[in-house]
Order: sequence, then structure tokens, then C-alpha cells
Amino acid sequence: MTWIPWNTQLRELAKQCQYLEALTLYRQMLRCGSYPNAFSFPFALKSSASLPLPFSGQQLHCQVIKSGCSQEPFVLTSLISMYCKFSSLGNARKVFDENPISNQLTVCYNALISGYALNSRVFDVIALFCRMREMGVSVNSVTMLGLVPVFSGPGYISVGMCFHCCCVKLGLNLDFSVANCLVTMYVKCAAIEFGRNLFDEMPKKGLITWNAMISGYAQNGLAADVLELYRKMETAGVCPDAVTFVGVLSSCANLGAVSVGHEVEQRIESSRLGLNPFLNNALINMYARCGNLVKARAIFDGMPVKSVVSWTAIIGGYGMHGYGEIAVELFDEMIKSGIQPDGAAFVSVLCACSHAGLTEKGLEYFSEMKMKHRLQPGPEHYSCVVDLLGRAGRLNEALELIKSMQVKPDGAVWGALLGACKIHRNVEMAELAFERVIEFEPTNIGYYVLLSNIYSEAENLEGVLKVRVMMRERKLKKDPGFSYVEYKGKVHLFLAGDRSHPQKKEIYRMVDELEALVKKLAGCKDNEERRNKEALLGMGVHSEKLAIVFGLLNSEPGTEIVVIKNLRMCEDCHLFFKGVSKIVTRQLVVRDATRFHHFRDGHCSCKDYW
DNA sequence: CTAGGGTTAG
Repeated sequence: MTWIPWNTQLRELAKQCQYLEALTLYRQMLRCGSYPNAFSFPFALKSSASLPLPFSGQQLHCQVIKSGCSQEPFVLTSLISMYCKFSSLGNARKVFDENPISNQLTVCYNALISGYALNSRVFDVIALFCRMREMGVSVNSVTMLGLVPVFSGPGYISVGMCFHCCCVKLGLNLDFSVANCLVTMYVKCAAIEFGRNLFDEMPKKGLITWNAMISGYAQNGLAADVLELYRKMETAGVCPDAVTFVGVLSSCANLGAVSVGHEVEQRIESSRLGLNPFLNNALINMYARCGNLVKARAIFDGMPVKSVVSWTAIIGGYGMHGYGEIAVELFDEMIKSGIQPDGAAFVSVLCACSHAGLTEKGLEYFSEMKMKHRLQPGPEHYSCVVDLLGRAGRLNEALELIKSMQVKPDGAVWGALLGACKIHRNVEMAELAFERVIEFEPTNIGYYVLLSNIYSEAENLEGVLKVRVMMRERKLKKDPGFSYVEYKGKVHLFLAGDRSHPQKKEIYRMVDELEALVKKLAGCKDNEERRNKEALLGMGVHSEKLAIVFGLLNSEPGTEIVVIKNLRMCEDCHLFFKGVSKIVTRQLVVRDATRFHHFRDGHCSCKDYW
């Protein structure tokens, strides 16, 4: 029997990713007495590399040597690639060096460069690329595809740009796949603008192109841009896939755009992608963050295999909405089911504890994290624990904790302490925390406002003035925070004092009515109650107020509208929240991380979760 | 009988 039918079949199987079948066929071929040749080995090697079978890969290497075709370019490249897939870079390099012909073959360089890149060996990648150029070996787009992704990190932007220039010189910059890689590289370096420019330049955009840009926006927190691009993608007639949806859903979670999220979910269901764990995690996250815990839980419960990410999303959801006990129960259940928690899982459970006032439980987790799970707490964990202690009034312990930190504290850690000082009216420690926090975030206006409020509560007029002067000296303008309200699938965005909305006339008339109402209520005795009202309906035309009024004007009786106030400070509750306000017509329920505020028929009540 | 490559969640 000749080798042609064997090789043809082998190639077909490898092409269809039926690697196990391909290897079986290869063995059968040997048993039948047919000798493999330079057109058999590549497919056998590829199959072995695609299965976790390094041993069979090495066996194949021996057979290659015996058969005397190790100088065949096709075989050499496959050998290098096989070793790279098993991360045996030493062996890959040996194959490259021991066969001098590799030095002149673009494909061999390509295989080895991508191997180094996959193992993050940045310097080896660059060194080999330079050698390639010195040897006069031509660089093609596959070289760039293997090479560019290694610079996808915040520190590599400049060297990444050098390679972009190199691509331009070689005329590869607009090569479809290379451009995809470059866009991805830029967005992962947080150089979104560069990525977008290249994206816009690309004459042809494919699914991967759109996904790269959408995921890039999503990872850099530019949720509004994600939704915009998603719409453009639909207009362009490109059919989204699971990767697209993951990016879009995470942005829905950030924006609170439930109805877009819902629409995406329906599209997922109709495209039968529902079994993808990535998508399920993104859906849980979206529903949990948007306040629909029932739905989030249903998806979570329906997942056959739950990863630590799934658990973290649902635990964070319960914690965020004040159900600390459930969050804690779930966390324990997760451990019992044998899932190892990671740093992010601890952030979610620690946050849940601090929001629910489960101080002791939270401290217990924090110590378990270090002792039992051998995880080094980062600043994000410390800020949770400082918040935990701070809310419980244990300010000195919180301060001691910060002082004892192994890692360098960041702004959030001191900010948590400052927030705690606001609740417990500790002016002295607030001054200390403020001094530290503005070292990290000197332009974060919120902290100045917080300190000013602490002074004003303590009736320290001098302090209030001091903060004002400081703000003026540093040319800090009032936070141009904006709020969103999602209505009939569209996100309406408002800036403070915004007059650009088509319904501005009606909105401002109602604002006036509400302000008149507040003035009438200003005489009421309960200080806290008045503060609450003033916080939301008080003086000035806050973005949030415009969004709320828009919601009140447009909602049908009994429907709910969700207002997202973006990083606004709740005057009553001391900290900055990306809060969610729910409006039921003529009744306003504002919820932040710790409390519900009800406004009804001119009355207000403020109720803690716990 | 034509190798080498890219996008994915908290």
C-alpha cells in the first residue's frame, strides 16, 4: 500500500481537529508497515501537540530522526511548534539550532517566536526577531501575529508601537489579522485611542476586529463606548458571537442597562450559545449588578459546572445589595464544594461582610485568606477590611491595620478610613486620612467634599473654608459626574445643569416643582430626614436629579425605572457609590450600598438594610 | 499532500 491515502486521511483528520483519530491512524499506518514520511509527520506532530501528550510528541521526534527527514522544512517547523506547545522551549530551540536550515526559514522563526511569545519570553522574542532581520530572512504577517501579542501589557506600549511602525514599513499594518493583533495589543496596553485609530483605519473589519475593540473598551471600563460600538457592529451586519456578548454584558452591568442586557440574553438564547460558561458568568454578573438577584441566581443554579468566577459574581451580587448573610453562606458552600477561592472571591465576600455589618465574620475570612489559603492580601482587600472595621466604629484598629500593611496602601485604603470617619464623626482621624488619600488621588474631588462635610457636621466652619480654599488653589472644579436612566432600551445621559435633552422644558418645570416641595419640607424637625431629601432633591441641578425627573415624567404608573448615579456621593451615607435608584411612579426608592431611601407624597424615610 | 498566527468573564 502506498503512503498517499494514509497521508491524505491523516491530513483530513488533523484539519478537522480529530487529533486522537489522527494519531490512531498514524499508529495503524506503522502497524501496516507503511513508513511515515515528510508529509505524515507534520500532521502527527500537530495532533500530538494538540492533545496533552508530550511523550508521544517526543516519540514522534525520534521517529523523525530515524526516518531521516529532519531537514525537511515542513517537518522542522512542526517539531518546533510541537515543543513550543508543551512549553519545552529548550527542546524547541535545540531543534532550531541543530538544523542549520532553520536559520533561513521564515516559518521556523515564526514557530519559535510564537512559542516564546506564548510563554511571555519578551526578550527572547525580540532577540530572535532581530536575528531574523540580521540574517535577511523575510518577515511576513504570521511573524507579526505570533509576536505582537507578547506586548499586550501596560508596560509594553512603547516597544509595541515600535513593532507597529515595523509593520507599517513592511506594509503589513493593514493586513487583516495583523491589524487585529495590533488593536488588541493597544487596548490591552490601555492605549484605547491608538487602538481605535487603527480600528477606524482598517478597510475591512471582521468579527474578531469588532470583538477586539469591544472587549478593549469593556476592559477599560468604557461601557458607553461598548454599547455604541455594539450597535454599529449590528448596523454593519456583522453577527456577534459569545466573545462579543461577554463584553457587552459586562458593560450593561456597569451602566445598569438592564434592557440591553435582556435583549442580549434573548439573542444568546436564540443563537444557542447558552452553555458557554463565560456567557453565563457575564449574565450572572450583569443581573446581579443591575439588582435582579432572582434572575442571577436562576442562571447560577442552572450552571452544571460553576467556576470560582461564577461564585464570585453571585456572592458579589448578594453582598452589593445588602444580603450579607446569603453571600457568606454561599462563600462557605463554595469552599465546601472544593473550589479554591482566589483574591477576587475574597474581595466579594469581604465587601459583603462590611456592607452587612458582619464585622467578626469578615475579620475571620481575612485571617483565613492569609493563613488557610495562603493568599497575599492586596490593597483591595485591605480597603474592604478598613471599611469593615471603620463602619463598626473600630477606627483605631483600622488605622493600625493600615500601618501594619505588607503591601503599599493605595488611595482606596485611606479613602475607606476617611469614609468611616464621616460616619463616626472623627475629625482628627479624618484629617490624617485625608492628608494621605490626596497624596494618591490629589484631584479626586470626592474626598475634598467628604472632608468638607465632616467639618460642617462638626460645625467647624474654619475647616469647611480651609477645604474650599484648597480646592480653589488646586483648581479643582466640581465633579462633572453624570447619571443615566435607561428608558425603553435607550440610555439617557444627564450632566449637571444639562439642557440638551429634548424634554428639557418639562424636566425643568418639574425640577422647580420639586424644589418648591423641598423648601416646604425644609422646616421639618428631623435633621436626618431633611438631609436625605436635600441630598436628592436639594439645591442645584444635579445630573442625578435630572435623570430622576426624566424617569418620573416618562414612567407609566407602577413601572420601575432605574437611575444610575455615577460616582456621586450620598450625603447621608458617607461613601461614594455607583448607586442604583429605583423609581416607582410617584414614589421614589433610592438604594445605595447600605440603605433604601423612600420618598413618597412628600415624605421620606430612610431604612437600613440590616 | 504546503507548516507558522490572533479575539474571551469577576
